Amino acid sequence: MGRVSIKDIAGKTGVSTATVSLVLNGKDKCGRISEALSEKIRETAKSMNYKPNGFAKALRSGRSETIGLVVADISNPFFAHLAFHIQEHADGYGYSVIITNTNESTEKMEKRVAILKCRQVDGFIVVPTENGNRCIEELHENNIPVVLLDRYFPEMPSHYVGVSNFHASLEATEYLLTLGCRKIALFTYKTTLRHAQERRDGYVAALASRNLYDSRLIKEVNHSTITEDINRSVQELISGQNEIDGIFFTTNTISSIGLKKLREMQVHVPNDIKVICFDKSESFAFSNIPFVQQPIAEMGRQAVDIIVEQIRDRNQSPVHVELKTELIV
Amino acid sequence: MGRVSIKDIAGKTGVSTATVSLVLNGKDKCGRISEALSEKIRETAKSMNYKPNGFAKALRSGRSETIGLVVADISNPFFAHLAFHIQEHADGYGYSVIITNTNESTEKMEKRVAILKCRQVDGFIVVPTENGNRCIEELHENNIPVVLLDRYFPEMPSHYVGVSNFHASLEATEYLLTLGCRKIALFTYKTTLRHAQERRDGYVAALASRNLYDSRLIKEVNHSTITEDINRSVQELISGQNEIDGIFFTTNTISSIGLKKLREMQVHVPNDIKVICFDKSESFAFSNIPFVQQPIAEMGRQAVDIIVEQIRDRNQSPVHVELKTELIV
DNA sequence: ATAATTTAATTAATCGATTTAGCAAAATTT
DNA sequence: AAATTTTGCTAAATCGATTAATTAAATTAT
Repeated sequence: MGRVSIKDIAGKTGVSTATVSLVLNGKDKCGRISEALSEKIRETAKSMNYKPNGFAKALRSGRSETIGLVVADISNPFFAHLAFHIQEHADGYGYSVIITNTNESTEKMEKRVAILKCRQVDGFIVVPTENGNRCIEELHENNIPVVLLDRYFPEMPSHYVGVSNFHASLEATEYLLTLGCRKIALFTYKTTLRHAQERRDGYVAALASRNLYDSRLIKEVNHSTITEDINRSVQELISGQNEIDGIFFTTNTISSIGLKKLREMQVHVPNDIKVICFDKSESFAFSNIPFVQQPIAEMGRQAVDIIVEQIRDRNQSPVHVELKTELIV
Repeated sequence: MGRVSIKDIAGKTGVSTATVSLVLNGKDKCGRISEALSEKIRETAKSMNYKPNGFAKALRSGRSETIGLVVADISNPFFAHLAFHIQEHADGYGYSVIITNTNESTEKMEKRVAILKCRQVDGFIVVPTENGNRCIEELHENNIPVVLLDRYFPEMPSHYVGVSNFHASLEATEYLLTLGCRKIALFTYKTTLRHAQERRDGYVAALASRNLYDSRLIKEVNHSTITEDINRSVQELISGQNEIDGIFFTTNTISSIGLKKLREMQVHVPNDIKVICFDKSESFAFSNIPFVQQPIAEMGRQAVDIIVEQIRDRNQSPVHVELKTELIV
């Protein structure tokens, strides 16, 4: 009734478990098992519907063939797609992926990473939270392979896959400028995470070079009060005397909320105001809003490639992959 | 350098591994270990930063404290949210969740389930594909706990959590009728999956009772050619002589594509045509389109509760949970 | 015919934790 | 004082698979 083990096969075939293991792992040639016996064992294994016990294997080998994926929010389409591609690609290497959420909470991230450590994942792909560096450092200290994804900590050497945020942001802002915008607001998270700062810097660079930079047009929102923050800031900007003519939303979540608020206020995009966003969002299926497209599939693929490489051979010097984005107008 | 094992603690404390295990599992009382020794062991364990090896535990106990979640597409927000809630709730029970995709392919579903079986997940939560019944039956035969989610196979008794599709659909269609619609089209998948049929049946029932049923207004789309199918059918319906005044899109994916096509054709919702959808979608953040809201968090919670219950005590008679939806207008 | 080599399979240790049965020593009862 | 019970701890088997070391048999070489 219970699972079929290698012992059952050995019993039925009248050989030792070692022989069965050798054959079933294709090591019968160097273990020199006769072809006839090999065939017989393979057949009984199949007929008994033998499935190797992953834990026994993992316990023995110390490798779980599992990658831990730690993301900020699996219900965010950007991360969901990323997770999808990571899983698909990991599959090709024979790796399973355990996905886990942090909700942008460092505390939760630490807890989840600890759990995955107990489960002996072979490596981590992590979209770190703000202040998550300590947690990542610990993984480094334990010599556990990690790849950071989407975000990174500049002061800490680490494998990383992301996009050229500064350039993407510069390009996006310049696009609004070419449309004739002169007073462009920026919506971004209030965070020390470098990727967010890069996006801000790109925006600043584009405006500053034309003497259009105005710090009052930068709106920082908190993750925990995101909707209220955005609604308030949009309200302020639109009804204030600032007369803005463009907005750059730097993430898909911010875009969704911001666009909804604009609509509620009867501000029409792009007639009344031009908008550009980082990441696509379903919320502008209708308005053909231009956006910065990240190569999600490629990001996932590279992250998996790097982590698998790491697992096979640790202690390689940190790889820093910065992929190009595309401006979709 | 390597992991700290129970043996290391035993060595350092000068006791046997049995004692350490007993203490660390809180069985020191019935194993009758002296309080002083217990304390000493707990301290060294902490100071050595001991983390139990999950595989050894799982191998010994036969339980992995892991639930396999098999969904059709993690990048679909409906499933992503479901996955999110399942994970959150499973966490409370100390279970990890391995999420895996099937892309609506039965073949892939079988492969993924097989992989998870090897990893000895304690139970499965599955959003099955069409023709996935054979795969589920096999799990039943192996006496592995399963809960079907969102979809089920009526001929096969099984634990299941879903919504009252027929009633939701009836209600949605009737809502369009109260808005004055008389020629309402239905967009649904061409599938034998019962939940889809229930949605169709609800629509049919609402119209048939008013003698408004017209089979030509039912548009079935294939999963693999969904965009073309929807675009073609929308085109046909709008430009044809059928003069439809309402559309019911029965899933969020179908809604997104259909609404986009309508917009491209310059058909305005709800002025030119009324629309109602199953599930919310970002794509109608702007148009306030009415929709059938499923209790996603509750679905996830119930699925976890049932599977955990099952793992603890198999062979309970199948629980069939049908949750209520809410019409959001 | 004997020694050396090759082939074919097995034994037993191991991974890390759990758990049952059982041994001594101490405490209690008779 | 002897018998019994309780207390405190350990030895060893076990989960399922892998693998180095070893043995036994068959083959080839001398």
